[in-house]
Amino acid sequence: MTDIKIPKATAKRLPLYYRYLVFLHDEGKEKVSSTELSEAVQVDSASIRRDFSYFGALGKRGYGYDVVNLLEFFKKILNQDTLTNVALVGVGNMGHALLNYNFKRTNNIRISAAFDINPEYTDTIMNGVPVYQNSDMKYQIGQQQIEIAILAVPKDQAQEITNQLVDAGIKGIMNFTPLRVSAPSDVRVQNVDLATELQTLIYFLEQDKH
Amino acid sequence: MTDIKIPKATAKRLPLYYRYLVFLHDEGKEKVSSTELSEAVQVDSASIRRDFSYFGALGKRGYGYDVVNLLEFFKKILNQDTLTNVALVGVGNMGHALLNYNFKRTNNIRISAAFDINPEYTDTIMNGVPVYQNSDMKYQIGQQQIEIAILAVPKDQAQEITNQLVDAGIKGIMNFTPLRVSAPSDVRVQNVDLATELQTLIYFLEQDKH
DNA sequence: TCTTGATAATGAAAACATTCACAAATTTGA
DNA sequence: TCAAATTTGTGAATGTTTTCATTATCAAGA
Repeated sequence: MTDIKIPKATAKRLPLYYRYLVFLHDEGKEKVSSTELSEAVQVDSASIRRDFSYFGALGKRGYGYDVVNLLEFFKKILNQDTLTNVALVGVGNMGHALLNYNFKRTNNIRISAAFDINPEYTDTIMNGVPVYQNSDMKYQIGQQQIEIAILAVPKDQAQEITNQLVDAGIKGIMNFTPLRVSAPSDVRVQNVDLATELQTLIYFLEQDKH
Repeated sequence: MTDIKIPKATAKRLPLYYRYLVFLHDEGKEKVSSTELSEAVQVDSASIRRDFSYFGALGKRGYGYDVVNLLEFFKKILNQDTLTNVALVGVGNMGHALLNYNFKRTNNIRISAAFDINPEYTDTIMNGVPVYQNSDMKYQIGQQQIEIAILAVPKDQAQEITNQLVDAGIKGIMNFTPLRVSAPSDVRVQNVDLATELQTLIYFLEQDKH
């Protein structure tokens, strides 16, 4: 596939572009300019062109980008042509919210297995997703060849569960706990730290006042 | 207060440092070195020293940083000495999860008002937080002098509600919807885009394979 | 077929962020 | 008391990302 060196900052914006392209396509739009895209996704238009340019020229000067073209292209880059199954560990409040989050619609991602220790939840189906006991983790993840897990357990279980996930063969973890879990270097951990985000927002706001 | 120019990247790490300092303090630790901190928050130790240095010399050579000192300092910088009230709009799945999220414990942040359109939820108390009708938004936010709101509504209401929030005097929005809402430049919007995060993780994972 | 306005591509510069590496200060232990 | 060990603070180097500014190309209308 694309073995060109893509800057990390660019890679993080790709899904954003993709989502808006899907929207444009649904609207029946045929072409789009970097300026227009810029307004919608709130990224500088020059950055957008630069980002796109890493993949080779996709647009036409004086015309813009062809929506369908771009969409097809991004679909491949982002593996959107195949459904990605992910696991969810912890179906408490946050986990439950994530089960209801529609990843599939625009992103072709599906939570295909959930795990919990609470017997009140386990061995049931929540939102169409089977909830297994934690002890089934290794087996299910192996069976379903899942590589990505969402970690939504209380923080005192975070490291322990992470170890189990790694042992089960998980290669990417989206970590919703406030703990920075440690994992082998070939396992990618993406932290989603809500309290920190809020705190940062408050900090910037305070700065803005001066 | 601190009118020094702090790099954005540094600012984003401050809450992280703060949280670990609280933990250390609870543990009764008196001093901490940049190396030790580095392991816990997973930030390069040189970066930590650099970050701290923007605030002036806070540590002692050959000794490390005094936990209580540092904690007091960060508490002020991050406004942790006063309770910050925030509003939550939308008490559906995600909103509900956020109501249960304990921001107060380590961050001195409290959701003090929630809003929704669903009469099933409004005029009740959820998790100790009063849920008002959207029409009460301006009044309540004004009364309680709330400056920050968490936006957790379906995406087709996102822009509309954002406008109302801005009108009510909100200055910072943590946006959980996948839509990039637009707001005046004096209103800060922080996007928490779960599908994008997951998608990015998948992308990087795919890259790692080659 | 010209001309004009729109718009992508891109080299170069600037801004921003991280990392290295070491002197200076301090602690520790003998 | 002194030498060894520790650890900060920071100049300089390096790396990354954004922004600027120019050029090349295209569509469409006269």
